[in-house]
Amino acid sequence: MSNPVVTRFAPSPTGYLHIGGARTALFNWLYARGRGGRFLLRIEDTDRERSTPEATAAILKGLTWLGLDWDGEVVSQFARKDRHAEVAHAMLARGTAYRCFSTQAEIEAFRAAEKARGVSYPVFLSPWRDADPASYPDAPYVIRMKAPRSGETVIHDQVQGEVTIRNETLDDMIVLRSDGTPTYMLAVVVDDHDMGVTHVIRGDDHLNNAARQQMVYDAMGWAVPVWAHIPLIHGPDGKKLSKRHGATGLEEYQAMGYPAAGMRNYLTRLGWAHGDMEIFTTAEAMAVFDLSGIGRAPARLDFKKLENTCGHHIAMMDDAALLQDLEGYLAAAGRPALDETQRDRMLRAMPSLKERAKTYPELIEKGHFALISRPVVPDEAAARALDSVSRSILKSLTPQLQNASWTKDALETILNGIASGNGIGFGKLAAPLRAALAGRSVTPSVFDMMLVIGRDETIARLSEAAD
RNA sequence: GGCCCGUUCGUCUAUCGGUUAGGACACCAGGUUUUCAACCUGGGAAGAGGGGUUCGACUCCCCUACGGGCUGCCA
Repeated sequence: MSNPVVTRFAPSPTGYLHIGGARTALFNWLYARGRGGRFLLRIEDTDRERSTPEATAAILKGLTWLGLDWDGEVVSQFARKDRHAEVAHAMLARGTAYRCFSTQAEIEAFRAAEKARGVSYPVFLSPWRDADPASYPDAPYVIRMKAPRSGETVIHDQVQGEVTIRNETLDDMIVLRSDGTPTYMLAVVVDDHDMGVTHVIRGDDHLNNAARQQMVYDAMGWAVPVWAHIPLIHGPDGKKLSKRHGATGLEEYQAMGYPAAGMRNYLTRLGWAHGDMEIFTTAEAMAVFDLSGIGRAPARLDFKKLENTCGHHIAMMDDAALLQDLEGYLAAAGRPALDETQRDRMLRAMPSLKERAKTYPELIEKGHFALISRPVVPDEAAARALDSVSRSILKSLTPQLQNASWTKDALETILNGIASGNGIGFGKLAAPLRAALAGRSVTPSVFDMMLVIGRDETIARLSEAAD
C-alpha cells in the first residue's frame, strides 16, 4: 500500500571511492534498508574521457567492504544513452525542448561580451528557442530544454528546507549534446525516474542542480522525488577534503586498519545525530536513521573520534568475527597472513586484546606475544629487564610452573609468592616476564599471555630467556 | 562578480521561544593498576558580530563577516 522507498548511490567512476561519497552511500543505504526499501547502484560513466573500469571496480570493492549491499544489477548510465536520447526527443515532441544551432564559439563570444559589459551572470538565451523549424539550417544542433523564463522553482528539500531559485537566473540547459549523447542533467533524471527512485539523497553540491532537474521532471510530467541534499565532509582544517588531508579514499581506511563496523558508526554520526546516541550497531542505526536528523553544516573529519568509535566496535565484536575481520585487514594491507598456530593463539587472546585496541595494527601490536615463535628476540627495553638477577628468578620459576594448575588464580598465587620470596614487588617480576614471554616491555597481562600460549610454550620461553 | 546553502565547546553534535545550553571525542587533574591501554571520578571549554520581533531569544526576521557549493555541449 505505502509506496516502498527506493534510494540510489550514483558515483562517477573517475577515481577511488571518496570518503564523502561513502557516507552519501551509507545514508542512502541506511534510509532504504531501515524502511524495507531498495538501495540501487548506478555508475555515472557517461564521461568517457574520465571513466575507467578500474575506478568502477574500486567503488564496488569499497562499498562491499563497508558492508553496503545494493539491490539488483549495477546500472551503467552510459549503456542507457539511447533511452536518454529518446526522452530528449520526447521533450521535443511535447514542446518542452527545442533544437538549438548556436555554436560553442558563439556562446563563448556572447558570455565574454556580456561580462565585458558588466553583466555578472550572463544567461545565454538561445535565438532558436522559438524559431520556425523552416529556418533550421543543415548543421549540428543540441537539444535544449525550454525552461520557464519567469517565476521561481522551489525545491522542497528534507535537509535544506525550501530553497527558491529565480527562473531568470537559469538558462535553457542542454539535454542532448550535438553528438547525440545526453548531458548529466538529463541522464540523472531519466535514470532516477526509470529506476523508480523515490528519494534522492546526495551531496549539497547538487542543490542548485536540483532546480534544473526538477524542470526536466515537470517537462516530462513525471513525479518529482523527495530531495535531501546533505552537506559535504571537510578535512580537519575545515577546508574541502583533498589529497593533502591524507586519506580520502575509502580503501585507505581499510588498509589503515579501521574496522568496517566502526567506520559505519563514525560516518553515520558525521553530520547526523539522534539525541545522545553515539555508539551503535548498524541495526540500531537503521531503526532510527532519518532525514530530519541530518545537519545542515559541513562536518570535519576527526581521526581521534574515528579511532575511539572503532575501539568500541572492536571490543563489541564477537571473537571469531573479529579474527576474520582482522585477517581481511591483513590481506588488504598486504601484510602476511596468519598461520594455524597464530590464528589459534590470536583467537584465544582476543578477549583480553580487543578491550585495548582501537585499530587492527594496534590489535596486532598488542597481540605480538601470540604471533611470534621461539626464539623470542627481546627489543631494547625488554633486554634491559633481563638482567642477571631477573634471569635467575625466571630460572627458579619453571619447576613450580611445571606442576601448577594452569589457571589465572593459580598462576597469580605462584608468581606473587615468587615475588615476595625474592623481596620484590610484583611489578618488578612482571617486567622480566614480559620480556621473556613477548620480547617487549609493553604487553597484555602476563597471566593472560601465559594462559594463551600454554604451559609448554611459557616454560620454553622463560627457560630460553633465563639462559 | 552573481545565485544558493551554512555558522552552538578545539571537533562531532543535542536544543526545535523560557535549560545551571546536555552528551561524545580530544585535553587537563586525580583514582585503579602488572607495563601500555582500558576503566572510574572530577575539571576547563560554545551560541560569529550587529540590529530587530517578543514579557522572554541559540532558537524567528534583517544586515555584516566568515566558510562552502553552483555558475560547462563535466558528473
